[in-house]
Amino acid sequence: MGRSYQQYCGLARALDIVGDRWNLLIVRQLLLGPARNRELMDGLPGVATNLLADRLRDLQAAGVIERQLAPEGNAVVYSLTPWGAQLRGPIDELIRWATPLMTSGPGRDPFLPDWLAVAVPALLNPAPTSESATPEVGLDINGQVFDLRIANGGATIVRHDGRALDATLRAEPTIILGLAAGVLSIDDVHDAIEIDGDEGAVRTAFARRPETTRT
Amino acid sequence: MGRSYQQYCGLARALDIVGDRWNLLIVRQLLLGPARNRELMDGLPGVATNLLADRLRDLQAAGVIERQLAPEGNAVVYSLTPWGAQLRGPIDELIRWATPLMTSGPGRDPFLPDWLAVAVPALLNPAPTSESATPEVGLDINGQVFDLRIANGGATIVRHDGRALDATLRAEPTIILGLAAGVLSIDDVHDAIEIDGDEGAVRTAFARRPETTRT
DNA sequence: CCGCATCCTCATGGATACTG
DNA sequence: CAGTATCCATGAGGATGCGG
Repeated sequence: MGRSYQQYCGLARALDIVGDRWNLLIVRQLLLGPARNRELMDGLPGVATNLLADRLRDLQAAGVIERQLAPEGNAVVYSLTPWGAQLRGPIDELIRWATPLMTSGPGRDPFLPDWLAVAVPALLNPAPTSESATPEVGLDINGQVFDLRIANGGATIVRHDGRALDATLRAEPTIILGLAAGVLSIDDVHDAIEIDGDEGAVRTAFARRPETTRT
Repeated sequence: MGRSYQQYCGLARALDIVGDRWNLLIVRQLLLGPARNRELMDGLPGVATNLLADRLRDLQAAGVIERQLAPEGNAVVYSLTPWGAQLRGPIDELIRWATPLMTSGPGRDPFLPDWLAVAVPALLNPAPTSESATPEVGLDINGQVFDLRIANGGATIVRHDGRALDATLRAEPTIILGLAAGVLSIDDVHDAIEIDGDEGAVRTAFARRPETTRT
């Protein structure tokens, strides 16, 4: 485990536990369900084998995860403790906060469906707390750029300047996020989305980084 | 800046920015208002001068903080951008999650009132999202240990086994948290707290680590 | 194969002294 | 007082090995 901040502060003590590199990403993987060592390695590209072993030890010692022997055979299975599962709150908040970082698209970064599975509930079930960042996705409709604001299971299309367009996009959460992720194109899913109130055809959907959200 | 996770995942990209050591604690300090380099040093005991300078550069480059020259003279003042200020959400969630880590008391860790100022709104205005950890403080009343459950500006006293006690403690948020912090004793504040429905005298308040919350 | 320990290299963090 | 330079300890990341 990394060095402690040695501060009697909730944030500092939380970071003493989950602030070390890879730790929150390990929790992210386990939010999808118990996993074996190999599955964790696959879901965390770039992690070194010894680091993963170290982190799993640390998190277990801290009471965040549990190490269980699968009923049959000698398979080691890792899962979150109830306390560890409560990290969904902080993780969801971080995912919402990072939305402006996602709208620039994947770039050269790998993408795994598992990560989308964690992001969907975080983005579609935003906590009504404080002023969280509104998830934004860019849409190119007939050559005009629009923002796709995702909220409460639906999506609203607004002009980049902020004025709302009288149109709503309906689609499965996975599809909306898939568009945001750039792993689905409009051509792939044009049968699965529906736009009410506007006759314009959606040409392309792409991830965008709205500078206004960051500045 | 530390090495990127290189994952197209909101959590990973958030951690690419605020996951480096000290970064979230710097944001915590700036949540209290703009601060100068010296004030940040004071609020972050143990941070090295070069590290603080590095982190401030990184956070500014990422758009989380701003570096401004104070109107008079050459004073450099750091403040959060609107986007950076939205980190209050994730930080509050982490503070709530860490409550079981706080109930063991300060130990040898330093304590600064600034940190309490950040924790108070996080603990007293919990987001009605998911199942956040309920803040718990230990109370010794006539030799019997009780839990103090803090919620919505008030506090309820419950037995350690979970059964509610027919009593309520009323006090200023600062006082309740001060008790939890161990920086205020019952003797210090017994005039400032009020217990309804029970005649037992409060002997001591101390920070506790309820094992049931973590397992 | 799977889980994990060992080794090695190098980037990063931490503490102190120093400079504009 | 803000920030840099320097030195050393530590941690990350990659490769490899070994027992089950």
